[in-house]
Amino acid sequence: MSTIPVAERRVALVSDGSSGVVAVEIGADGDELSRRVLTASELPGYVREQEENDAPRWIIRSAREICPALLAEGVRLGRTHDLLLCHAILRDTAAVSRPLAASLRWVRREPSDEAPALFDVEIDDGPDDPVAEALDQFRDQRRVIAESKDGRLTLLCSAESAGGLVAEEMRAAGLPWNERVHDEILTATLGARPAAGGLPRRMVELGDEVRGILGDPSLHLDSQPKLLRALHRVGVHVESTSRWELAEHRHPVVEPLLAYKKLSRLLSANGWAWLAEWVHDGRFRPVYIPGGVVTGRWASAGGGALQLPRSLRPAVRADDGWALIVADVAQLEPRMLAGMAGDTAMAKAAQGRDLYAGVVESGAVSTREEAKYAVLGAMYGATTGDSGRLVPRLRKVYPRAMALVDEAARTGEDGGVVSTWLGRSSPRPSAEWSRMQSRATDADADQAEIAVARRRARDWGRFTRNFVVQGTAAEWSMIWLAEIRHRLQRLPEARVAATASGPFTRTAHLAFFLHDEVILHVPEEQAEAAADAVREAAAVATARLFGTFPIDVPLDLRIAQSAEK
DNA sequence: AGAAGTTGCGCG
DNA sequence: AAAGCGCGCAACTTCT
Repeated sequence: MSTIPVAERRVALVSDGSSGVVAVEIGADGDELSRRVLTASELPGYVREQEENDAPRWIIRSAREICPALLAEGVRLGRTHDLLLCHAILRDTAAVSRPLAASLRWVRREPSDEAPALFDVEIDDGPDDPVAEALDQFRDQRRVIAESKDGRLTLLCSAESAGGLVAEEMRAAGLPWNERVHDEILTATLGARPAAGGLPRRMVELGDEVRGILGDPSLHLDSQPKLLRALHRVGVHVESTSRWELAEHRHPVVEPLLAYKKLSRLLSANGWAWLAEWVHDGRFRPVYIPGGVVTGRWASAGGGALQLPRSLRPAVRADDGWALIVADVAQLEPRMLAGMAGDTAMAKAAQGRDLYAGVVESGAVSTREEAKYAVLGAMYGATTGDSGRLVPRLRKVYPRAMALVDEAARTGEDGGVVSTWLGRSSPRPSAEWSRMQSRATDADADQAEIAVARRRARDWGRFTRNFVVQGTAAEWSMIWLAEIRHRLQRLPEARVAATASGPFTRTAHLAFFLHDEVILHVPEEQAEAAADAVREAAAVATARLFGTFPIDVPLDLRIAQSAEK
């Protein structure tokens, strides 16, 4: 585990409540050594100078607040401690005996968040002394971090803070997106782009075909209740209109209806309207929300950045003279599980590119598909169906790994808190959940009450079971991102400028991140060096988490002009 | 009329 | 081949 260098210099950047920023030198004990008041226009130059000088760690409230203005001037922060992101981790962590006191003033509030509630008066009132408040919070956070064993919270907080920077930088850079290719895919799939208000030709044809078969020429296919009734009338007795249920029926309406739904989805989620709203100057710029999921995964707001359909990946294209590095980890979560549990048998199965092939070799199951369902079932808590049936076989072959997730599930069912490898802890179940559980143990509880409580307990157990694995995978990914970013900063300037203006016109940069996958946009002549950086970063992430424990985390990596697979 | 809930499907 | 985890979003229906 890494530790903060003793000599690390720290500078807090605190908004003074208007447009200025106070830069505060912080001593070893978190005390104020000196301060300097900067106007908004002085800040970028000051930061650049400090970065070139000795690159301090910047104590900031949030990358979200401070980075856009700096990036607009082409200035990047090297290392930070992000008080909002770290507050979320430290106030809930079970890794120390006394976690951080929760404070509404250090909770991230999205611009879209509703304003009302009684607290707002308190929240919106600026503090008497924003500098003192920020330094107090930093000292409190440092105290908690210092208490964790092996420096785990140190690593988690620095990785999380780096993630905050990466999110802002990726938004500033954007994902190179070829609007012409996107348009061609839409036209080839949906038919010619309609005049305002209409549906594309292929959808009109399929819709007419479906309405003809259902014998209702005016049927509105996008209304689930109406469609359901029409299906029942022709003898297709489904309970929902979902794809998997429809696919079980052999009726002439099924094929065109499924085709229509597929096209309808593409049009409404990523059609021409999406293109016009989200892609500008050849870049898709989503809003990333680091730590937006309780497990530590990122969320996104707007643009559906985390749901881009694979069919549109050809539209992700490097600029002329530039290349993409597209890299992802196969089966990251079970690899993390093997590492956490120290399960050498599972780690052996994880050697090489395909963990599922290794599971088959171990003799636990006989086909790769079975291995996949068994492993996913183990991490998600499947109890029924083929997946649930296969899970017990894994218990025999990988008892340590299975004990770890089974224990996490049991803790959750009992209302307890579980933690990731680095110490992010699961939320406590709701008061309503706890009331339900205790009522179920009352002498006069009825059978229905008990059954519902039991089911809710198992639901929560599946959540905590998955939390430890998904959350640790998120930690690996955050270190990976941070290490990639760190290495890219050492590459020289590009010979050919990228087409979009901005802070990364001549700089290799991260352009996209999705749980266990990254896309880099890099000058062509640096493609190999950037690919090496991605590989080295993965190796470092694995070693930071699991030291010398022999767990493989191999990458599928390619250098290409487009992200097409 | 607008908020809130539901359905279905895209991603890992 | 299963129906187990985590999300965001659009379009719809139902509630107020």
